[in-house]
Amino acid sequence: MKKYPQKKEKNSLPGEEKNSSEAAKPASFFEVVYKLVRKVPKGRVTTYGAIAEAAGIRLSARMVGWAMNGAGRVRPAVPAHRVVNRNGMLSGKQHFATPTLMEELLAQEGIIVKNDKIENFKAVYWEPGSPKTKSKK
DNA sequence: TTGTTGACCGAGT
DNA sequence: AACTCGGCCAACA
Repeated sequence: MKKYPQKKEKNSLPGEEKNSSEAAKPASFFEVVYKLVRKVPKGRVTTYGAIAEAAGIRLSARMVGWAMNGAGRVRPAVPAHRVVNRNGMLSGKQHFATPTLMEELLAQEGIIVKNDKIENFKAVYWEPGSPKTKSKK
């Protein structure tokens, strides 16, 4: 008998919750994070903090990382390789299928990675919710 | 059940 | 300048 998890937990990470009828309000920032990351244009990168802030959880940027943990199993696939830390370092590359996958993916998009760090990080940095003409800050 | 860790960020020392 | 600590939420032991 399983006495461990008593929660309704089926698979550890969300993103595949049951869609009874409609996602009224999952309230899971995981989905919000996925959506935001998916919005990242090709050849562009963003940071966990930026996503967290866009998701409304600036203080919980760490959770964004956890959310990315399930990004590999969520459909459509989330370009987690476009998400780096504040230093522009590929901190999560170790969590990919292969530690070099992230670099290669970025390289394919024209992003130059040097020593696990993105060159011209500021140039390729993309801010979620900014592509629009909305400049309110 | 409690306690620790975590793909982070920011401030303080 | 480098290191330490706090904070948020969730999953794991």
